[in-house]
Amino acid sequence: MAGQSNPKLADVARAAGVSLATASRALAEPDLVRTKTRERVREAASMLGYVPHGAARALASRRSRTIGAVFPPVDNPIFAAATQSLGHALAGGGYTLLLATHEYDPAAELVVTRTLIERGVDGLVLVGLHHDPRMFQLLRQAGVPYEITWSVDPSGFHHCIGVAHRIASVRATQHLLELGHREFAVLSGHTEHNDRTRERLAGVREALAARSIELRADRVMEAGFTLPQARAAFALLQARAPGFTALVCGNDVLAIGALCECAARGIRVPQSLSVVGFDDIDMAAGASPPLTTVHVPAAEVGRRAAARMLARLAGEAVPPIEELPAGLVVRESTGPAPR
Amino acid sequence: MAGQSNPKLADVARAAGVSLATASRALAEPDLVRTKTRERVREAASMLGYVPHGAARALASRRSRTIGAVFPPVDNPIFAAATQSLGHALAGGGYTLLLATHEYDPAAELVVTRTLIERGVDGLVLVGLHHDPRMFQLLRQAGVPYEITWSVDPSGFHHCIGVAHRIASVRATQHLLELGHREFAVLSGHTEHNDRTRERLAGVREALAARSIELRADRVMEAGFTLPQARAAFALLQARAPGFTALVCGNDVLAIGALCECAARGIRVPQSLSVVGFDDIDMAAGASPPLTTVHVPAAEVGRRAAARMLARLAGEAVPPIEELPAGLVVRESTGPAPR
DNA sequence: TCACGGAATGAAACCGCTTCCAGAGATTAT
DNA sequence: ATAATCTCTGGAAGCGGTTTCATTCCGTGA
Repeated sequence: MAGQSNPKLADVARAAGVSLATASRALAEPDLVRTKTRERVREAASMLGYVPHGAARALASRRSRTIGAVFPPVDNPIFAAATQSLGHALAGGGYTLLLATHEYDPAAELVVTRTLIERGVDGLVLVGLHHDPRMFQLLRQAGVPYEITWSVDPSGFHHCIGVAHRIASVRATQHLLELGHREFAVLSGHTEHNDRTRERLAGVREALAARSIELRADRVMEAGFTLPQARAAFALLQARAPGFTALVCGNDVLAIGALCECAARGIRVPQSLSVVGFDDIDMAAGASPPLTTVHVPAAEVGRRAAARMLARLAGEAVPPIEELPAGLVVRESTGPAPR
Repeated sequence: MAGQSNPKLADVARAAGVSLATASRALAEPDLVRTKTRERVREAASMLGYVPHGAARALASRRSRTIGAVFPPVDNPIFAAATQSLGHALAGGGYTLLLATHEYDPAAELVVTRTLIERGVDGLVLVGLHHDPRMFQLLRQAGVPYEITWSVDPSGFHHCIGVAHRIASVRATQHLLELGHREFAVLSGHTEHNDRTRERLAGVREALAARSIELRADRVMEAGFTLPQARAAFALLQARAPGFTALVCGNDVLAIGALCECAARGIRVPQSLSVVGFDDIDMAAGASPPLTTVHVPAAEVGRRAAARMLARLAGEAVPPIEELPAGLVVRESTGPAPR
């Protein structure tokens, strides 16, 4: 619609009185060109309002300066924080973030990942270890480097930056045990396609088993990561198997949902029920009562993932696995077991 | 690293025994090719594990099937929700989201926008009406269609999808007036580069002015959109100009921060102080007490922005401005003025 | 002053795909 | 059976850069 097309590098070269090759070098690799020439080219470029053509550049140079991220819904605060820091850090390194999300569905994940690869991403940031097997086949075939976030693969087969979910979960459960609790319930995220959720649940079981405490099957409830779903699931738990004094939640959204439902039902926290969350999202400290939870450095995960990817793309050696600390933050939603 | 390079379309064409042109058409415009030929090409493609080369395709076709979004930090729940729905809806239309963020800094915004344009986005989604003037110049020169979200430009000069911040803010303030409040304070977001914030503040002033009520300068406080900053700002407000019975907040994060600080200081809400927020983020309903706020359909804004952009790219006519309803949701953080 | 070597530059070959244009085949009308 | 009309297909020209390779410059040391 807008008159003549945009100026191309050839136009800049002509205006500067140099060849196409020199113009390209002046802009991309300034050291290869004499100072005076470089200046002339730059001036011509800004004069003409030249904007490099990314696709052409990507085609010729075989790199797009673009990193793909395949995330679960980014409206989950924990992923929102990571997305934010990831994108920011990437931008600092001259890369742009191509974002794709899926609703915890491996098939959908495969599709969007494929799309990202078609778009020519130079690297990929994934979440967790649970993926369709064809994902890894695709990644290998495409030769795209990737970083797995949140989880850490002990085998060291994948590059990972994450936390030890199970250990942190054990720790949180122990905290409750130390407070004298014996009747536990778990409000877990869906475990089917989510290794973090599984590990967290396994951590609870592990800590309880160490004290020979049983976790009744009807005291474990799975729910989606939204407040309404969490509230409904907690209500069901109460209806189905009341009597627990400690509730371990798969993440803070679930925990806050439970807290809301407690407030609505007049269940006093922590006097009648202790609740622990996982993630330490912003709202956890402001919840009522302030939530005891496991702090997961989400923004830091995003930043580190970006840094690791940039380093790898720059040819630097990066340790395959990096584990960030995830410590328990005791606030006011946990207290001694009643009676 | 991985052996020979990936198969290209020419390989597929050869394997299928057709020309490059036919192979291209078979994959991109199936109708132009005889059924049998199409099948052969498709088979050859999947046989070879062919993955189209996005940059080459973009270069040749002059479209990248990529949409850029320039957002404030997406860890703000309201933008997280919009980012999520935007990306999801775009993916449904075969487009991928290139995400860039800035810290409410017009200069930074200009830079990332330029980068996005270089990457060849087919369209751009922006937030709000306040931008560096060079932004629009850049957009026009590049000929990239864009949608402005959240705000609506009454002049109809830009394509917009948003809500009427000022009117909603007036409504929220009237609610407080109807409850008998006369002593107001405002906890606003930074107004310098943010038209939504300004409009919301203006709405409060407008509603008060209509009743000849003054909003004291020392009762207006600006803060960043994080819980800690909100708490600190509220504390300052209390120290500097106590005595207000109604607090209007620029958004829910600020409001929840204020609520937290109230809880910490033993200020009873709504008995001693009424608080209203803006946005109706997930946590608003679960806050303590549940927050009275203005519901802004963030996810819907993202979805509609995607739909509008896709329609425009498909050549369909789209009304330049679209305003979504933003109604007041009365919960429990507001009550009659004390005494 | 002249040969020599590194630095700067230019010509041209791609990168992988889309699309215009024309020709070949198939189909229908006469 | 033949001409006229479509439908498919193939050849080839780009799209806008990067990069290899050869060439031209220029400053030096003898």
